[in-house]
Amino acid sequence: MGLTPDDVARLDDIVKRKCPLHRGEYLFQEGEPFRALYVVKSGSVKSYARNADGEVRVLGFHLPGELIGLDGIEHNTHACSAKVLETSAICEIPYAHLQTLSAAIPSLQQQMYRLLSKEINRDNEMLFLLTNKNADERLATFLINLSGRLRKRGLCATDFYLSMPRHDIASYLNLSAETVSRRFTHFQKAGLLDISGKHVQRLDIPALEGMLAVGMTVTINKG
Amino acid sequence: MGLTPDDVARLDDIVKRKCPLHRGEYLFQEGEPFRALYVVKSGSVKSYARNADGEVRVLGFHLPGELIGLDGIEHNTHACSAKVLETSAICEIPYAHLQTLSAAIPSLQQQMYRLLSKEINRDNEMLFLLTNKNADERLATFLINLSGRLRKRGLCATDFYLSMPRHDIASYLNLSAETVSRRFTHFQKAGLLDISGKHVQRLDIPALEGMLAVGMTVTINKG
DNA sequence: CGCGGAATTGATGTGCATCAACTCGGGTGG
DNA sequence: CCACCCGAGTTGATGCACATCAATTCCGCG
Repeated sequence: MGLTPDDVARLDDIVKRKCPLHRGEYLFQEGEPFRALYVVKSGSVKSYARNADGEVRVLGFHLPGELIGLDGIEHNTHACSAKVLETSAICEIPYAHLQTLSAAIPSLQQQMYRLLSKEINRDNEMLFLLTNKNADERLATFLINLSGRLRKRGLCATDFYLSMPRHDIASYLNLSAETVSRRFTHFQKAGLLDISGKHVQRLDIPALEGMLAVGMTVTINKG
Repeated sequence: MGLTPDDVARLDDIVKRKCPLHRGEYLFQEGEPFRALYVVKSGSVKSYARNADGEVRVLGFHLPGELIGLDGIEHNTHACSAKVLETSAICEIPYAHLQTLSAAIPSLQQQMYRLLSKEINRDNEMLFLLTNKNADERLATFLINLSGRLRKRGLCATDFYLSMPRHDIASYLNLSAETVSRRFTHFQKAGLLDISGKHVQRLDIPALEGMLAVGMTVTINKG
């Protein structure tokens, strides 16, 4: 990414390894002062926010290699909570140090801008998924996306463990837990996967992608 | 924001004023190489993206003082299009210059991080609005938000002109144009505003805010 | 082995999309 | 200056995808 080995070493110096966190423990909670960004080294994390009524919205699931906490920069306060879903190893990157370092290393600054922009684009895609796709398409997209991220990390893309409960998947996809359950069994009957509790096996990615294929709906729509 | 007068002058040096753009003209289009960010000086702009099927989603409306184009940083390509809704004055900030300058001026870098983070938080709020609120609440939120942004710029918060067609409001709020129309007339009958075409008058902000008041629904929901 | 939350499965309800018809308004040309 | 025209907006009727409510059943854990 344009960082020299020396740059990497300097970045590495400011990163703190936290001792392993267990299911239910927090990286941070909504409203706490923002001090650091976090990177998942192993395990998985969910982030979520709640509105004035106390309703919870799962905003994302974070796998190894992914960065958490960028939303805290705006107000120096965490805008969401991050809770580990299973025993996880986490690294902490103190934000003050990162700021200093990124001012000194142009390519690190550039990388930070890119990561922030990526988060914006991810959010826009999510918005699109939740507002323009039906339950089957949302669930299929979720599975394909998860599968792809696991593969990138060298893990099996077709057989994996869902560390989050149905309720969280439902919240993330803006569906009811019942609908998620129903669509999973529907996928199973259609031979798209074998699911048993939290275990997914024999995920048929091409078939799932086929579900998302450009509908024959030729919508002409001028901007 | 921590910028010295000298810093401001240096930032000002890199900003280019574009000659006024007219309704329907583009600041940039999806897929074009990313070269600059844009600030609205007067008028209004909409940004939108379209998916593989060609469906259009309005992502935002931009009023004077607001920054456009941050989504282009990730891939050096604009991820959405920006089109002016009425004759508008726009400033262009070449990104390469901004990068150099922000590396040299720590408070500018900090400001950039904040702006990017703000965009992430705005997206998350939007996600929440579109997935957890009904048509009336979405429209009320839209009006309150618009009103507040106009007030900030010294304009009238209760009487204003909607530069975007119903169809765009509908797309932005993930409703059909018919529903937007129906809810507007509903608001009118309820005495929340007078609307005639694109003209909004006598907007009753406290009443609209009342609609959004924490529902008596005491939802206890553990994260 | 038995408890309690998670997950599944079924029955019913509803908010908004969609389809369809009509009206309004403002821009243009005669 | 007015008549026409066409897209934008409104209004009404119908349908449906998913939420919600309500039972079970499953499964992890003490």
